Amino acid sequence: MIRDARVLRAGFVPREVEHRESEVTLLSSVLEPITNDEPADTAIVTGPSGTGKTCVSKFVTERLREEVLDIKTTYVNCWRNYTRFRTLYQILDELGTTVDIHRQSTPHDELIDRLQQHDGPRTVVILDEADQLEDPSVIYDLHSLPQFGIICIANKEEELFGRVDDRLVSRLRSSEHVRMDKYHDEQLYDILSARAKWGLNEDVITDDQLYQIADAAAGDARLAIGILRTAASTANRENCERITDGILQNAAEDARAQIRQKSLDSLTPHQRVVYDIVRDHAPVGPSEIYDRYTEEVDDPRTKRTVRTYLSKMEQYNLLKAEGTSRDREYLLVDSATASPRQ
DNA sequence: GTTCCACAGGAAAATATGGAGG
DNA sequence: CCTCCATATTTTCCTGTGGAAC
Repeated sequence: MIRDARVLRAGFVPREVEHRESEVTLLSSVLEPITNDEPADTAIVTGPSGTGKTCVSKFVTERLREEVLDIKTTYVNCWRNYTRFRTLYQILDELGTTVDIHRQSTPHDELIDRLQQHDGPRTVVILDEADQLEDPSVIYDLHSLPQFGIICIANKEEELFGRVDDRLVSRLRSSEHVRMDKYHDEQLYDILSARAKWGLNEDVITDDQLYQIADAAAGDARLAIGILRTAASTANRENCERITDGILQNAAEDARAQIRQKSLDSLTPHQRVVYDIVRDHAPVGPSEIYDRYTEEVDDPRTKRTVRTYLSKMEQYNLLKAEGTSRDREYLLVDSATASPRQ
């Protein structure tokens, strides 16, 4: 059934990247100077989730390493390492020079000094989810160190530029910018098809089913591969030789349910009360929601705040609103047809 | 038509929260 | 442990919209 599970895992970097040739070429050319021991420009990679930003970045740096031996790559997930300290620490750690650095006793500039003195092989630093950095000036600090090439990955350009000071913006604006768009269904099909070919035995899944996954994933390759992985492991567990339409249906729903659960977990207690009211009484109008809400909690927020809650949950695709004015009603999004938010 | 009222959602002020540094 | 600062959340105030009653 499953030939190679690694191929289906999130974060796997394939031997060939599908439909991102021009992006790969552009990113390679930006980093090219580093192969001649010259300072490379900073590259900015932006695009919605599941468009291959991380994948292309890792692919390009790995290929660089195959061509030129003495190049290192460090990958930092800025969402997990969101402070300046943790980001720099992570880089030093991967370079293997973190001895005797402690949170309390080590001044922050010490970390930059150490990076500055780093005279090992040229290094490409991938800053994934760079828009999550609480202090984006760390990009500026790294930018000024000639021995490091930087790839900044972010969802939206504005969110990255919005918070950094002007001198950095002007320097980043001149750097090369790689934009990635959502995949089309045919492109997703090609990606899935390649993964299925390497990861699964023959005839486990039909082309038609791959198209169904592509359709359900709405341009998000990570979600698409997640659905394929879930379907394959379910079929494996149930000793099926092929992935049935039923298994596929469930896998797609599981993937959506996981996204839904993640959204639900991010709600505050007050927001959760509002959600439960809509779930239990839908379809329901705004004033009834607010009346029930004030009954339910001891220190209710104002109507305006509840309206913000409702529109936030609408954005998260947990609820939908019908009608525009006095006839407005809120109800749950039908989970069978819900598409992940973007 | 006109008026009324519930409603949506923007802007800005006020307030709560969390984290760094003393 | 406390203070101060930055950020996020909430409230206040507001404008515009459209259905319903008159």
